[in-house]
Amino acid sequence: MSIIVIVGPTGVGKTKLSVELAKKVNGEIINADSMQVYKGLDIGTAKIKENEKEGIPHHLFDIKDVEDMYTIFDYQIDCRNTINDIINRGKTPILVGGSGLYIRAALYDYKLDFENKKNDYSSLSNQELLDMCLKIDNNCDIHLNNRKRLERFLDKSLNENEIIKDSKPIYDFKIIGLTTNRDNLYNIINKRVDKMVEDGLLDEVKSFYDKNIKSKSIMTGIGYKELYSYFDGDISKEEAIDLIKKNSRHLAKRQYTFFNNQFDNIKWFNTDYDNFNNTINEVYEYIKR
RNA sequence: AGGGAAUUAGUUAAAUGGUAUAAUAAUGGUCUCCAAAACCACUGUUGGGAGUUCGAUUCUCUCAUUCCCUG
Repeated sequence: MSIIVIVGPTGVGKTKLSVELAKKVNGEIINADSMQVYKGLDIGTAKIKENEKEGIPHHLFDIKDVEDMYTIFDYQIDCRNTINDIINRGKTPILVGGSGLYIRAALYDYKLDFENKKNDYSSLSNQELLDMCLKIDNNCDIHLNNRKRLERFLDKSLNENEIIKDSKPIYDFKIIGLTTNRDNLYNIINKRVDKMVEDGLLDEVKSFYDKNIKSKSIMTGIGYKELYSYFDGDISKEEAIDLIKKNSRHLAKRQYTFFNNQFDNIKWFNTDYDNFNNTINEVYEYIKR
């Protein structure tokens, strides 16, 4: 059986589906979430709990400390190694997560560099950077304000890498999108944040805050950066919680955009929350074919 | 019940007798290593009715709703 990929917005129920599916297809689960690779980011990332794994092997969870840097480059290597290993053992890899670019980098022929010469662009304006980009590639369509992308583009060209727009998959895979209507999803997200707070999200974040950890993962992770602002005294607890909800909703929206536009072969399934078995069976029927 | 105030976008606010403005939310999009990131685009509003006026969101009346005070 080919690789199974489960995508969908945050909160929709991918984790649950993945375990049930793994049981049916003799599968092993590979994390495809940029935040769940970190140890200790448990409640805020809605990471699967030990007792929910039901004996299914789970890979690429908790492989890094929060202080560590982990990028799509690392993920591409780790994920491909894991996929190959699982296949060699005659089992089915199931990629599950909401980080679309990570999934694409692993499954398509993205060429990433080990070492990128980092230039210092701080003395240059955005316009100057854009001009340089246009000199390299007249069709460069990066927006003037998107400084990060402009710098990235220049770094890449310094490494004399061809800039590839058309990517081809290097694996056989079936990609399943789990979805529900927008109102319902937002409802779920809002409630889930409240639940995280009940379950001790503040303690989880406080333990990092008290150690004065301000790594990339903490400062970009939704649920973490907002509570840091609260502990700093910049905003109230309620404001922080509302922000977490809002940022989660924004994330969900961007995830849809990415999936819809970067994967052309997703089979979408509407989640049946009243009877989740229906959803499981529907998906199973689809991947059996 | 009497008196007063208020009513502008989903929300919070601004303004003017002459094209109704922001913030935020919502929505759509870009995407080859900060991606839970970064960036872009964009819809929508003067409570209902009547009057004055060339023209009313603004002034007047009325109805509705909300809030405050008195009882």
